[in-house]
Amino acid sequence: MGSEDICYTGLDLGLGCQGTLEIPLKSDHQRQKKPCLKFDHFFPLSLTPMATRSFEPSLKLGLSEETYKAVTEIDMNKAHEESADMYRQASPHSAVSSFSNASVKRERDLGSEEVQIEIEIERVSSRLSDEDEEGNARKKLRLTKEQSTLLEDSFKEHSTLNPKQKQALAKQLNLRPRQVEVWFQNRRARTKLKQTEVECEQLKKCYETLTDENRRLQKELQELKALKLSTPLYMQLPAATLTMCPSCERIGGSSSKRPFTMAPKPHFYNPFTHPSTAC
DNA sequence: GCTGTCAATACGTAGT
DNA sequence: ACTACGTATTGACAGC
Repeated sequence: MGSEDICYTGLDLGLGCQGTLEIPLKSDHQRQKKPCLKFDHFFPLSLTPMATRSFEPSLKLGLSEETYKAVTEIDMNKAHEESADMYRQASPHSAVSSFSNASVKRERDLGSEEVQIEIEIERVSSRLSDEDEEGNARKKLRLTKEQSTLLEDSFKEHSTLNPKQKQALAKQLNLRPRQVEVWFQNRRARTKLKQTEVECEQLKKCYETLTDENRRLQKELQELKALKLSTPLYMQLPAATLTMCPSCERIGGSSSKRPFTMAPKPHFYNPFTHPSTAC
């Protein structure tokens, strides 16, 4: 949807944008969050009750994917080793490579290096055991910083993936192809949402500007009408014929035979093609 | 693939 | 310092 399509508003004296441009940008449930659980521990898998809705049918799907099987078999064995590797590879500024930067800060606060390694190990382990052998206790994983970075880089290159690319990326990231696919879906959706928010803001500004301008023009019209009524005809020419349209800054011709002409001919105003005046 | 939604997780902050 | 609460982010899913 191009902005020109959205914001075509003929600016004339009849302009009356009565609608509101307000759109719901966040779903309701997000505003009505119930109090979340405390997570002062990092082992919620063992403490959190099984998720209710989302995980029922999907778990078997996840388990049926051969990639995941392979990864699980291999990685359950090397989980500890791998997480230790990740930790070793990390730079001093990203000592804990998973979760967000904020959680890195949080973990720094938590204390010793040993504790942080434990946390990382536990994370990798719990990530790999997100689905148990019955496939019914999956905890939401958090991608590591490296995984997120790679996904982001990949998204910059192409926002959709063909099956080959998906497989390759999944392998590279040590994730299931389905996870990569879902990540891209979410990423596209959220990029679009952000763009919509930006456009919405522009439209709101545009609407406000046009409303102001309309108000001004209405006022000017009233003044001119009043002037016309109260002034003898012979006094109306030629001075009163010179007036400027504020939207286009064209002068209604003083040579025109019609007094109070705002512009030589009607013209339409598109705020996206004339952003400097209205928006 | 897109959209709407749920739910886990993380963080900030006010109150104690 | 600890806790409770509100809110933002994000992985995952269902339905289309």
